[in-house]
Amino acid sequence: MNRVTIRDVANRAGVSKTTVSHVLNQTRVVDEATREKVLRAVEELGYRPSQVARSLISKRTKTAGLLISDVSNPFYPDVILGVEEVAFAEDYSIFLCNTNYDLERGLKLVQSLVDRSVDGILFMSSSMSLQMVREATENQVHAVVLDWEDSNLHDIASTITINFESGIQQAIRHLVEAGHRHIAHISGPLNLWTAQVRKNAFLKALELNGVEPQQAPIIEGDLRIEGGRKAFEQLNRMTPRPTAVVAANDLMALGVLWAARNAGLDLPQDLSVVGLDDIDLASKVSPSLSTIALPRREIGKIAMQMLLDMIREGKEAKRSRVTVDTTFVLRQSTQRVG
Amino acid sequence: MNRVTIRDVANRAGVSKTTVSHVLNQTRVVDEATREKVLRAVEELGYRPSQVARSLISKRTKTAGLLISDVSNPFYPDVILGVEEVAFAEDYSIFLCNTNYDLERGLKLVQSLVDRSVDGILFMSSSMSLQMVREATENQVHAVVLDWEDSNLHDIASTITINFESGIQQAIRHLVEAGHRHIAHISGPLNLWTAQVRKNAFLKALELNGVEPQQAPIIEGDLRIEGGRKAFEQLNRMTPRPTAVVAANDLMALGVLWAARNAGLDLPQDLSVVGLDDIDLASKVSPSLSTIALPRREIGKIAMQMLLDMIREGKEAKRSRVTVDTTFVLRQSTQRVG
DNA sequence: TTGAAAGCGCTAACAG
DNA sequence: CTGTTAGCGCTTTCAA
Repeated sequence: MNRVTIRDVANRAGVSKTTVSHVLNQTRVVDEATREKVLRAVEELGYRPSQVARSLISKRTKTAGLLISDVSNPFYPDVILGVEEVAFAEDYSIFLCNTNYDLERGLKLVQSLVDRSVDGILFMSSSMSLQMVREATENQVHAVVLDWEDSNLHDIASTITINFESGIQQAIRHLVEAGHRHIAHISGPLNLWTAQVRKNAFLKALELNGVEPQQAPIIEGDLRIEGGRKAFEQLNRMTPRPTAVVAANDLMALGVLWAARNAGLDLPQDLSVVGLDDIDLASKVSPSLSTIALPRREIGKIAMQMLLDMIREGKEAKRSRVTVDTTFVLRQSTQRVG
Repeated sequence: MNRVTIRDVANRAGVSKTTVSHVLNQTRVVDEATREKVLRAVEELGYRPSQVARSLISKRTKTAGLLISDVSNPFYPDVILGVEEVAFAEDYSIFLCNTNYDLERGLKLVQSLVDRSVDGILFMSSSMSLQMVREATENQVHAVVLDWEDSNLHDIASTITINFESGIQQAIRHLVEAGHRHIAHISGPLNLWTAQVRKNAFLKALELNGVEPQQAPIIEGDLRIEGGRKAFEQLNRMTPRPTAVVAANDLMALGVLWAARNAGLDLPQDLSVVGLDDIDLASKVSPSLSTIALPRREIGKIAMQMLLDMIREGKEAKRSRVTVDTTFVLRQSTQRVG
């Protein structure tokens, strides 16, 4: 009733462990007759090679860690599916880890991944530190980092940069062409790198479209629906009230949408709302949400692919950089001003 | 630049590997002076014991698989967080696997988990087969199964049963007391066990509350928003149109809600809607969604705890059964008839 | 075309 | 209180 080992197979087939190993890995020519004996024994005993034993020798575990902020953030599921799609095809398994936006917890998670000798880690949490990445790379664990920068990062990790400027500029241009001049931004927590990036892209886009950035209200939100609601309260007290708002993610945009409707506003006439992420829900609510889309599933696939590339190249793998663009998606929550 | 092993530490500290091992695992008394020498060497070299090597001996990997249908189904994220919460506390790492509702893929995923010698697997995909569970348990991998039954299951796995009857009966009683007599059900795909269970609980609840179950319209949906929309189309063509509908999950309930509003119905006056799951969104939309809540995070915690218990007990672990109740949550999407 | 033996990094008898 | 030795289950020289 104990685990069937390569030894059992060898005995049953009347050959050496070496031969069994070679048959299974097709790593040298074996007489057809013995080959079949071995395969039969494998079949009869239901033998499954131990990946653990294999890993001890090969220094590869065919596992990777995926570090995210929080699965319940709807940004992540599609990314995860993308990662899994390519991982599955290469027989890689994925350890999912939620940092809960906690740097210290993130570091612990990375350490436990390193201890388990994962072949690589995908850093996709928005709470990041260079220390976390170092913890991995200094222990021969490859790293791919999404949407975070540090001057010392590129020496040790591959990176995926999200070009928020493209989509945000399209959105702002659209709004400005529709007559909007009072455009507000609801940002994420400004201690997060990605929140800063989005805010700056917003301000730059205003400038490029001839709107004074200094005038633009910036409200800090929590990236959740509730944050959008609260932000609307503030917007609603402003005089004049902005005619359009670009939120740092879709959840907050929906919060604004719903709070505005509850406050008796007529949408989108009284307020144009733009989200960011293009979560599933964005197209399903009514009015449907205009938003800045990022190719989440694609990001997951690219990230895992980059990681596999690094793993294949081994120790001296070169770090690569990829940028993915964002795109404005016009739906019903935006309209010509007035 | 190679991996630091226990050997390096032993050399540096001028002791044997055994002593290093014992110091690190606190598995026998060691002279304070040598202990410190060892710890200093560990520190200086940045030594991290290889879990892989450990696992080869201990037959434990401190890893578990979590098999779900699809992360983008909002039922799962909270469950995952629950699982991770207790896993993290015990230094377990979780392999996340999406079956995509595909039995064959599910089986492959289980096999790869078994090959990686996970200590256990949490079966939470709604597409299940006994074969999948057997694949695990026959290879000494413990199994906990959520919301699925099979006559041969209890001999090999622990189970968590969701008592849908409690919550659904509360919901139906509420509707009936509010005067509803034409109550429809939008089920999930009826090839799924859990869809059958919910449907049967619905019919039984009608009966218990004096409503003829044969009359009740049952529409099969896809568990997604779109399925709710389509179901509403059908409901809307019925004469008389049902005054209330209980959906098998919140997404479809929201689909009904939004489709009904788009069709010009006044909600909840013209149609009462009840969901199931109590996803985050349910309380955030307006009208907010009355729903049948299940303690998702708790389910995740319980499941992982059950698994850990089995792992601790080892080979002859007894299988346990747990049932969790559901509860009706009254919000704004239901109202007295007429 | 095949096997014996060494060893991956660690733990655990068994001795001293 | 500490070290020697024999493995865990596999791969891989090296030799036949």
